[in-house]
Amino acid sequence: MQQKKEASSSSSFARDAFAGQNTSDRPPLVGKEIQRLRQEHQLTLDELASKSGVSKSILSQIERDHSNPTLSTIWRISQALKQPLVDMLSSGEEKPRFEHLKVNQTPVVSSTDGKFVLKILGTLGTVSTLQWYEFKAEEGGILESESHGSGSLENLTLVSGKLLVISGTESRELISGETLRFLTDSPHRLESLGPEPAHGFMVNLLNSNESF
Amino acid sequence: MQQKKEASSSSSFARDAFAGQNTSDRPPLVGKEIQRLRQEHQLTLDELASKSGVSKSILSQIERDHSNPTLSTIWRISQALKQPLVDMLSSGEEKPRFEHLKVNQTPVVSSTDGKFVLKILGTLGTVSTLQWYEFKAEEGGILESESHGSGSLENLTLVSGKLLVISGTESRELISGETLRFLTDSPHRLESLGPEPAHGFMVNLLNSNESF
DNA sequence: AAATTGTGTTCAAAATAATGAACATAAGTT
DNA sequence: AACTTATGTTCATTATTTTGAACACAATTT
Repeated sequence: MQQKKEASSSSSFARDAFAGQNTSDRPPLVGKEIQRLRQEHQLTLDELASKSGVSKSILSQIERDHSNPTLSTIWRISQALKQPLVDMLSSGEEKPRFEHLKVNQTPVVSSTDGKFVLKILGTLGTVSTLQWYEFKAEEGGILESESHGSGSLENLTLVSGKLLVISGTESRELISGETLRFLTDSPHRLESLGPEPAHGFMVNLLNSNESF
Repeated sequence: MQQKKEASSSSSFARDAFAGQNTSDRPPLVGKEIQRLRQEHQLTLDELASKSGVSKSILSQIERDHSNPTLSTIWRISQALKQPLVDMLSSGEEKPRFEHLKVNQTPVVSSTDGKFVLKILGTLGTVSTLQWYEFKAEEGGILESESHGSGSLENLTLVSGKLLVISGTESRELISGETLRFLTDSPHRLESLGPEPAHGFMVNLLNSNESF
């Protein structure tokens, strides 16, 4: 999908660039916010330009939402204004109270034989310091994992079924209702022992420097 | 006329584009994170391209941090991956540090009428920055909670049953398999709508600066 | 093995973001 | 008023992103 070239590029961005998107959902318009911050700091375009290394002309356009800035440009501006980049981008966005993930929107990972199914429910910290899952596994279903790195911890609660957990050289058998937490700084493996399907939850902490 | 093609200046972006900036602080490199999310969703570059409207070739380059994406590009990608734009960008920034992990004794809390049962599966952080639970509630079971403080997020996944969630003045109805993330900076309430018992899993982040 | 399919990477061309200089406008000075 | 000064906008040009097609490679199928 291609945007039509405008005779003059003057005002193409703000109105047309995202035509075809939901009007309610558009990329954040940072212009207002940047202008507000600049004025709050009592800076002129020239001053902000030299502080940030971004040219005055593009600053002017960005403030009026006539340009679609590059990541590095926004970042340099945010640095000059001592504003966390993230705050700058979220300022325009109204933040919803709820985020509702329908069934089919939950990312799912399954073992090759399809017997072990892992639903990724959420993550915290984009470096993946925390993730949580729901899993279901028929008898014989196996989930093999590599090491999650030193200091990683897995917290597993079994709701129903029977599960064999092997981490490093040790192993444990879990029955319904039990919780196990173990280090995952080495390859590990979960196996549903059946006969009824194993079902449970898992919270993984990556690189936490924690111990039991 | 472009004399500097990507082939000849193969690594121009990653090294040179931000030369002159603090070496310790550079714009977030979103490549790794985007790739992680794409693979988590089990999408190929082609699929993500058509979902997001961003060409496959630029996706490939962005994932390898060979391009400096435009705000609208990052935004379209974040939409397709159902990932809050802000989270995607904060990957380079400082990650939350967790401190002490307390012994887990799986205490159980129930509502006065005993219809809503909450099992505390784990807690992390001295100030209780993270807690996770399993809950079961018969029809009519209600859990009322005070505000958990500003910036608090509740992540609730319903395994079975029907659940009404009210936070502040808004409410949502969840059916089995769905996940809801919501702010808990004001009093909120969960109610099992039945007829079958509600069963699910909850992860609470206190004072996280995450937003949607 | 050959052909096909699936996936990611590179290429030339097109679109557009970024730059520096010129321009416009307003406010203050002489 | 005429002259500066300060600030933001527009212009022509350059630098980069983005695109679609072609390519390379691996895995699967015939």
